[in-house]
Amino acid sequence: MAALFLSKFVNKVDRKGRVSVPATFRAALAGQSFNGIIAFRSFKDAALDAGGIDRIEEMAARLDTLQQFSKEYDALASIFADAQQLPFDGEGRIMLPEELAAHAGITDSAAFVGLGRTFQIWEPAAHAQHQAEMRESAKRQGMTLPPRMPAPAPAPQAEAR
Amino acid sequence: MAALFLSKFVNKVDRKGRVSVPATFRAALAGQSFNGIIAFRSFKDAALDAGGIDRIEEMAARLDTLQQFSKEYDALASIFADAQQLPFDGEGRIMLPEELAAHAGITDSAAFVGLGRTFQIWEPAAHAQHQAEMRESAKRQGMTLPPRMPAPAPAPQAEAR
DNA sequence: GGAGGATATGGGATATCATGGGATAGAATG
DNA sequence: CATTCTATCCCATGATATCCCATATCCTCC
Repeated sequence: MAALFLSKFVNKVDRKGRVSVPATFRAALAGQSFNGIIAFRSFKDAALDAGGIDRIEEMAARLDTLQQFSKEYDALASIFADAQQLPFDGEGRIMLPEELAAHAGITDSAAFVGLGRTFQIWEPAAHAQHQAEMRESAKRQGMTLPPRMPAPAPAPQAEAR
Repeated sequence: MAALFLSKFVNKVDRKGRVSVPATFRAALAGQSFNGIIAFRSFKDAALDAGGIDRIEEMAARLDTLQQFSKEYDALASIFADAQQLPFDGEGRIMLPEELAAHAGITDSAAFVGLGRTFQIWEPAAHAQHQAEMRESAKRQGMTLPPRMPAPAPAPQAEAR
């Protein structure tokens, strides 16, 4: 069962570069084969995209279905190069690599933002602004979500005889 | 369980031609029948393709599924001719053969680039450029990732009789 | 409002990792 | 057989990641 990340938490980054991962996120990741998180520089946002090892394992499984040496294979494989495996210490903290902190503009605190199956890590002020922008955009464009299950098949037409 | 390689590390190559393989890559290769890496000259990039012995053995098994004497067979088989078995020393280093270093343009440092099931070894500046080109290409083509699961199939239309 | 438990924060000691050098054994060459 | 070259093995060091422990803060319950 895939992890589920909700809510937003802001935690301090200490002078050693350590930051606590929120307890509920750690609980959501319990039982995975790697005790920690996987984080990437977001392609779209000045933030980090993060999740559990299960997503990486699932991407590796997808690699196995592609022709090795194809363009598709290389494109998916390159994602692994950008992924960083950050183990939890005994207190549930991670060491935030300098290059990830720099990408997100994180200095002394970090916002952990649950996005359902994954989460993001932001500099808190940058996230507040992003959130305001997202809300504005949702108001303009509306919002949809695919249905939970397919609609039932239409009943067969009764024929006149 | 197949090895998994993530992230990118840049390590020094010393005057004896030794370079440390990153500790996480060595950990990923632990337990394999050969204590070291297999590396061969990439035929697409100015880099080395590398992995563990298990990966090479599994590629050999896939070779068996190809038509012998076909072009595909010959291309893959040639990889085995080019592959070099590089054992770890006591400190987790390999000796980088001059011809492999030359192919990748590696002189005094090497970038180990995790690609999931395998990894590549690059000259660091060449890799930075390659990465920029990959990013550019992904932007042009509007890179997406397939959804994690297929949308439910539409229910079949009941036929009038 | 206070107590207790859970979580986050902070500091120090230790182990690991990457780097560097030298000795030795084995291979190659004359 | 001797010499040279080089791969392998062994050891040391500095930086830093990891581990361990203590304390502060926050939240919940009585």
